[in-house]
Parts: sequence; C-alpha cells; structure tokens
Amino acid sequence: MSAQIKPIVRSLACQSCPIREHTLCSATDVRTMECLRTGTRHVTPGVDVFPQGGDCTNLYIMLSGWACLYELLEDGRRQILQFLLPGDVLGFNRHDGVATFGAQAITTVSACVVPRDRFMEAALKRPQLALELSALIAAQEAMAYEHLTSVGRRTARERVAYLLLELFCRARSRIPSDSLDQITLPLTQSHIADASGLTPVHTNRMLRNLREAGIIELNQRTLRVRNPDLLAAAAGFEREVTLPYLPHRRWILGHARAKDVDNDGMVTA
Amino acid sequence: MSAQIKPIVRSLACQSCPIREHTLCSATDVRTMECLRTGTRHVTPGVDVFPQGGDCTNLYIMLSGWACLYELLEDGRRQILQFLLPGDVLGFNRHDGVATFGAQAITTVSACVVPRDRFMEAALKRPQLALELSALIAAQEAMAYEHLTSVGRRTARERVAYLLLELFCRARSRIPSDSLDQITLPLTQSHIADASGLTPVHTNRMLRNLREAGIIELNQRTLRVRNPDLLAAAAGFEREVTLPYLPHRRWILGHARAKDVDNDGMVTA
DNA sequence: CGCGATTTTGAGCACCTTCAATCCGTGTGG
DNA sequence: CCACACGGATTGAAGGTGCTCAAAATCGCG
Repeated sequence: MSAQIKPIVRSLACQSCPIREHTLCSATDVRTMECLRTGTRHVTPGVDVFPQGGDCTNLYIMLSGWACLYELLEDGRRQILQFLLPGDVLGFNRHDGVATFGAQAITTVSACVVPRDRFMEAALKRPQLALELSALIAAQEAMAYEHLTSVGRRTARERVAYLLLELFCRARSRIPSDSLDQITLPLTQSHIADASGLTPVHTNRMLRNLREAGIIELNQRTLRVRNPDLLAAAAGFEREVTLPYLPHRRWILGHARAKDVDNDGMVTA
Repeated sequence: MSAQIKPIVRSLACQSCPIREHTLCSATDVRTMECLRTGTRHVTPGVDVFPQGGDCTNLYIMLSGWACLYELLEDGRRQILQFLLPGDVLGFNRHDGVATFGAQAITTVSACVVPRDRFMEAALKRPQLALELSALIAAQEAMAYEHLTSVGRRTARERVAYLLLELFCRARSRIPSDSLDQITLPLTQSHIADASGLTPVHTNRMLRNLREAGIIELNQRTLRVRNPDLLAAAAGFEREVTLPYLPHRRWILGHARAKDVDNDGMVTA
C-alpha cells in the first residue's frame, strides 16, 4: 500500500451515511444536507475540534469517535460538560461572541462539517429543520441538567456510577458494534474525574469500589457492566430505570420534598 | 374599593407587554403571539408551575416574579438548576415523555401561557420563530454548562460568589426597577445552597465571609454589591469580566491546561 | 528495554457536612 | 399589646468525605 493509486471516494456521502437517520439530518432530505455540508473533518486524539474562547463558524455532526465538551478555569481546573458520541451535534451554541467552552477529540474523531450560517439559511426555508435543531438542543440541555444535579447533589460513588451508567446506555444505543453487557470506553480516569467533579485519585477509589462490589469491570478501554441493577442502585436510583435511553429517563414517583401541589388551571386573563 | 364595578381589562395583552421585545415574542409580530397565547397564569410562592415528573403541555413566558427549575432526588436532595426571571421561557424541554425536573414559583409569578403544540404549529410556518426558540434554548444550555463547571470545579466561596454575580447581572438587566448596585433577591439561603450544591449552613458561612470582606450586603431580600470587582475575583475571575450580561460572558485568554492547538482546516472530503 | 502516561495505593489533612442550639423577624391569635 | 409560633438565619463543635501529596506499580509504545 505504498505507491498505489488511491481511488477518489466521496467519503461518507449522505446517502451512505450510517447515522443519517439518527441525527439532525433525518429532518430533511438527503439532497439538502448533501449541499449544505462542506466535507468531513478528522481530528486526532487530544486536539480541539474547536477551542475554548475561539470562534467556531461550523456545525459538526459526529460521525465516529468520542469527543467531549469542556470548560477550563483560568487556573487549570477543568470541567467536562458532556461526552459526544456519533450522532451528536456540536457548535450551534456559539452564535454571537465567544463561547466559554471548547470541544476536544478523545479518540480519533470524524465529523461532518456544515457552515453554520449556511445551515441557518436553510433552516429558514425548512422549519422542520429548525424545530429539529431546537429539539436536539433541548435534549442536550436536559442532559446538562442531569449532570448538574449529579455533580451538585450526589456522592462521589453515585456520581461515578451515574456517569458510567449514562455512558453505557448512550454508547450501547449509538455504537452498534458494542455487545449487550459491555462497551468500549476510551476514557482515562481523569476524564471521568473531570466530568464528575472529582479528583483522579478519588475517582480511582470509587471505581475500585464498584469493581470490588462486582458491579463493573473496567480495563483496557472496555467497560463491562456485570449487574445493571446494582449499577443503577449505586447511581442513586431506588426503583426501576429504563436503560436503553437515559437522557430522558422515565421518572419515578415519590417526591420526597414536594409538599406543594400543582395548580394548573389558574388561568385568568 | 368594595362594590365598585371593575373594568374588564385584557390584562397584559401583547401590545402593552413590557417584556415583549426582550424574549421569544420579538421574533414575530404582535398579532401572532396574541393569537397563540391562551392567557396569563399566576402562581403563588412555593407552588409548582409544573411539577417534576408531571406532564406539561404549555410553554410559559415569565412576565414577572422569580421561579426556579429544580430536580429532586428520591431521598429528598434537591438541585436547583436555574433561576427564572421575567423574559425566560419554560416548558419546551418536555417534548415526549416526562421530564426529570420541575419548576417552582419563588415569588408570586405571572407567566404568559402558550400551548406548546399550537406554538410548534406556528413555528412551522414562521421559521424565524423556530430559530429564535433554538437560540433561546442554546443560551439556557450555555448557562447550564456554566453552572456545571461552577458546581463541579469551584470552591464553596467561589460558587456562592459566582451565583450572586450571575443573579445580580441578570436581575439588573431584566428588572428595571433595580438600582445600579443592588437588586431585590427573593431567595432564601436554602435556595442559594441548593443551586450551589452546598448545605444551607455552609452557604451561610460563605455569605458571612463575603459580607465581612466588604464585598456584598445581603439582608431583607436585597443584595447590594459593594465591590463588583472583588465579587468577580471571589468568583474566580482573575481578569476583567463583562458585567451587563453574564451568560455569554466574554472569555479571557490564557488556557492553563490547553497544550493542544486548534487544527481547523483539516477538511478532507 | 526504557521512557512517559496512567493507574493504584497510602497517609494526613481540610473543606464541607452533620447535628444541635440559639437568635431573629414576621405574622397570628388571645 | 403582648405571647406565641414558625420559618429562616446564625453560630458552635465534631466528624467524615473527598482532597493533597507522594510513591510505587502497571501499561502502552518506540
């Protein structure tokens, strides 16, 4: 494979795109997206898809690989805001001004590149697309809220368990190659720590704890969930959880502190 | 004012709506919103605008008062996800299934009620509206991310300072009656605690700390910021901050841990 | 094989929590 | 008008969860 002539493939055109149906693109016809996109971008592990503070004029639709949204404080503390898997979209929340967070490739990432202004223009003519976009952002917002309550109100063990459960569910539903009880998890413990608001050292101890409890196995970039129910319990769920999709997880009854009742119907004027 | 005949006022119709220009509604003409809305809802302090786990078929546009988004864990721990001020919109992130968070009035709240399906229908014909919606959600998502890094990576003192700074900026820009260096802050210390991921007791100590440092005054529902720069510094900003709008704050150079460079341009196919 | 990055483990400390008591401001009823 | 109750704010003391510092072990890779 040295001096061989490489055939020019229009790599990953929309028609043959494996994730077309599972992301933003499904809201419109193949032709439209085909015209909007300018190409595919490949990013090597550790480098930014777009840096914090920089401007980013493109939307990126994740095609393969893992990335993360992060925010750095000025003294180096890092918070990982979200892990991005195939089908996730980056870059729309950077309208005006400079956003406070960046995106970084964890594994080798390939992403579909769509200039934002071009996309917005198209969305003006195809409201379906605009609404799909807002639904997508709303889902991401909901996930951000879940992370917030996790980091704000769960114990270290619960946070780690919750994160693993989330990633397990998301990866399993997105990446078909993964088997039923395990996924490939290309994260370092520092990634997990920065997403959970913990130190790497303490994250390690929590992982050991979960491992010794027979709940998970985690080594060589693979996470095996030996007992999903126990993992859910460790994450703080007392009753059932719907595994396949976590982001909009089914809520479970019982409001411990909800002394107040809904008063829908008090519409006056 | 006992048996007097009360004139029927179409209270807060869109034309005279004080916040029309500062929220979602500005994306369309007065008439449209006038048709979409079904009324104004008033909610008394402490009761839910919509409860966690319940379904919510309406959008609410905050007209006056303070509310908060919250999530309860099953054992009663509460995380406040966001404080809602006039102009903020609630309820779109509850498409299908039941959302994991609810909204509660802190003061008496009045909100413009818009049935979601009706709104979506209208948005299909007015892409501007749909795009405005997505921009709005994206802004909320960005705020959620800021809260996440705050709770995950800042110290208790920094968190409290950051929250006060954010609320100060938002309230001052939204609620015109507030003067330059102070706002009315109708929160209990428990609210601040639940938003910061702290206990009320420790929140109290941090507030005392900030007070004794001459940075703030906080009593009887009013927050006075005696020294904005010191407050920003206490929140963890080493250099300048743009006060008027915090959500998309201007980013400040210097990536402590960013050893990686952006590689925009690696577009291949 | 040797180097760097990551994981693992230990020991001590500190930040924040928990528990508990007191104080204060406001509203309510006698 | 005062006593009382109640929610919220305040303070103290003690304990624990998670952090810091440090060193060793392991893994990945050229």
